Amino acid sequence: MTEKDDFSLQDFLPFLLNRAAEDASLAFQAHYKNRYGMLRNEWRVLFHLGVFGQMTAKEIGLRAKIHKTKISRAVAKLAERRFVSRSRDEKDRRAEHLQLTPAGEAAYRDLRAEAESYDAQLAARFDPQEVALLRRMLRKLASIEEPVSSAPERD
Amino acid sequence: MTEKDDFSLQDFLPFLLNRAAEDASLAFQAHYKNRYGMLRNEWRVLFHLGVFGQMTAKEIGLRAKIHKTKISRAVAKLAERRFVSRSRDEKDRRAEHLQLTPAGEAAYRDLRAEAESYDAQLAARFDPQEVALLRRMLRKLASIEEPVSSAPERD
DNA sequence: AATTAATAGTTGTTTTTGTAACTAACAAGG
DNA sequence: CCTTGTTAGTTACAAAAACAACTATTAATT
Repeated sequence: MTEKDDFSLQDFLPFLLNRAAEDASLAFQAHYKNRYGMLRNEWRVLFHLGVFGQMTAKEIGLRAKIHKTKISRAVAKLAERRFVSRSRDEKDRRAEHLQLTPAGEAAYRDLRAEAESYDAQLAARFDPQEVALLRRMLRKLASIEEPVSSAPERD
Repeated sequence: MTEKDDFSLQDFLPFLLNRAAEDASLAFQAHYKNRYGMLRNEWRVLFHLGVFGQMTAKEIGLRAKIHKTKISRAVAKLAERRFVSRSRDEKDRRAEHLQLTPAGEAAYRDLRAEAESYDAQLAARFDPQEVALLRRMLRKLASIEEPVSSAPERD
């Protein structure tokens, strides 16, 4: 029993990250699921379109690291519910430009507000500079580049 | 476009946590999957039994916050592969005591070593005190109580 | 004791996911 | 052009997860 008790399951970063992610997502997940019948990937796609405006499935995939299959299905659902409209690119007729409909925008705004307040709630459990460090570390672990301080570049 | 661009998807803690968790788990996940054909829940059950010794499905569920259904199926697989043995509690014949077999112990030791080195690899990307803070914050987010400094209490 | 409730664990059924194969459109080399 | 290769996106099938209903056993209530 006294082999190597200094490293337990609960120190293991992937385990901790998964557990924390599950717990932290629970309430918000319930919100977009109950309110809009959305799955995680649908919410993510919606959010990307809300933040970045019109873009293709490919671009969303690159930004969010979501596989094209998932995006395809998420977009299909969102389009079915009239949250997203699609239009073929006339230069390259393989590509499809995706864009939120007014209903999609409304859902985005609602979910975004919810996300912000939920995020604030989580953050409030720690010191501000601790939270800043946490975000920075998580970004690094997720290979997300640091946001350039002010201007968010358009694409 | 200039509504509220100060809060992006990539600042949202649940999103960041999920992304970081996915990325951080990837390599390790591949390891136990390829090497032992294990799923995430199977690995978690194995690890709990390895760390805490004999326990019931119920107890694992409480510690790991895994639903009994998942544990039941994970245990079934592990038992099938002779990593876990089961024995009825004679006082309460509903309960089943689970325990690693020698093969299970061997797998546990291998995976644990792998976990430790993988954890170290992740941790090496940051300052030690940053990592300590990260673990503390993740534990708090996951509602895992801090380990009491020295003696890990037996059950 | 007999009835009802609660608990440990399992099983069945429906959703979701993951992987890979597919279609359609474009691009490049000969 | 015409074969070969790439890319955007979809679809089909198999694996896995979620949720609810179920069995067996124990506990509680009358």
